[in-house]
Amino acid sequence: MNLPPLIQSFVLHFGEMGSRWGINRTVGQIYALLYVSPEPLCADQIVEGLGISRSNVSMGLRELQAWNLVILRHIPGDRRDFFIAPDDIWQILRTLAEERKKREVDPTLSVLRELLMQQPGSEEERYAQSRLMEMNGLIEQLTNWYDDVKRLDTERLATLLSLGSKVTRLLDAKDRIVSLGRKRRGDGQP
Amino acid sequence: MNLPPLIQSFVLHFGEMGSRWGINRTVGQIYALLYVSPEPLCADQIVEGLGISRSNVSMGLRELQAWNLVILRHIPGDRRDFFIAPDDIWQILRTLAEERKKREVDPTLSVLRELLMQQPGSEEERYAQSRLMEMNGLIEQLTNWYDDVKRLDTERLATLLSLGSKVTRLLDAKDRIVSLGRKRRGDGQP
DNA sequence: CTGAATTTTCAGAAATTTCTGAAATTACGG
DNA sequence: CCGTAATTTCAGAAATTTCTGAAAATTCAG
Repeated sequence: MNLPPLIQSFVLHFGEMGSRWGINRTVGQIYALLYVSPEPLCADQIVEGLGISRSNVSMGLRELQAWNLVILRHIPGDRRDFFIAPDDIWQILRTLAEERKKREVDPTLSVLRELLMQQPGSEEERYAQSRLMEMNGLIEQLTNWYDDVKRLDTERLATLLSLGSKVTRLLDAKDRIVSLGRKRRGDGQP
Repeated sequence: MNLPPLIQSFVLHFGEMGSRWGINRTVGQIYALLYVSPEPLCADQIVEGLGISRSNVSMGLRELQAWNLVILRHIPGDRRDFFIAPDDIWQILRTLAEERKKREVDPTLSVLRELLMQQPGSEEERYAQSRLMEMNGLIEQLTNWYDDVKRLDTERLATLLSLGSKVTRLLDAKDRIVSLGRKRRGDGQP
């Protein structure tokens, strides 16, 4: 590996984390390298930088393209393929969320729905289905929230993040006002 | 494997997904089995159900305990260890979020902070640091949001989820009112 | 077209992870 | 304490994943 020390540390870390993130070491390293690179890199520059085989780089780039984390970029007058990691960090976040949902959540949601359609054949299965229903319900709440929130433009998304739990304070205030109104009118419980 | 068909399908699916979720097949299967089981199970019942070795079950249960996804439960008059998957689905969500953050995010955050402390030794490193700063900033925004939201009780959390992007509509409304006020007073831009 | 540059494919090697069975350790009723 | 039931450990087997080098395929300038 032939990189400036700071960049090398970052690349090695991404490589080590790769397996926890559902990608492999090489793929993590290639992404890290492209992420901190100011200009597009071609495969041979990646081979050079990381000290891995050309074919491995080819496969890694293909996987990163499948994840939409890296895009092909041509340089005029050069036959080689160059690659960049898109630089808008919020867009990267969206891409990661989308791809991880696709790989880690959607298949389970579809299995849960399928299993919930079946007629239970025993008391055990009936109980299991009730548990699957709880899981399905939660995942649906989460994915509905996600589908809604992902449509926000970045500014609003950032606002929503910085707001955090404060949102519910507004709601609490509203609830108090509503319940106060009821109390005065004398309907419903305290 | 010796399980009712519906439960077997669920267990096999969790096993297959395991690798995408950062656990292995057996661990996924053990969890799935406990999740749909109405009473605690002991190791031998899991061996029986899944058709894997006793030692593998032992290691799988240990990993699930490390994840706080499974807890040890004793049955009076029985020397064996029994296990359950806690049944509150919202608590499971919290546990998963916490453990995944610990494994998948915190180490990177700590590496980023460390690398950002270093004095860049070249223009390349200077640029790389600027990119690491962007990444660090985003992760901090996300983890701050998470640290805030995770303290909410379940009811409020569910409310916040069902609200989704509507939150920002309230804010937009507020902004419009504020800017209207400014307009009337004649300070600031439209 | 031709042929050199470039990329991709893929069989098998290398590395890593998972799993097992046997042995060691621990826990506990009597 | 003793003896047995239960659990854990761990070396190495099995399975899986990752990586490489050689060959095939593709691309494109001339």
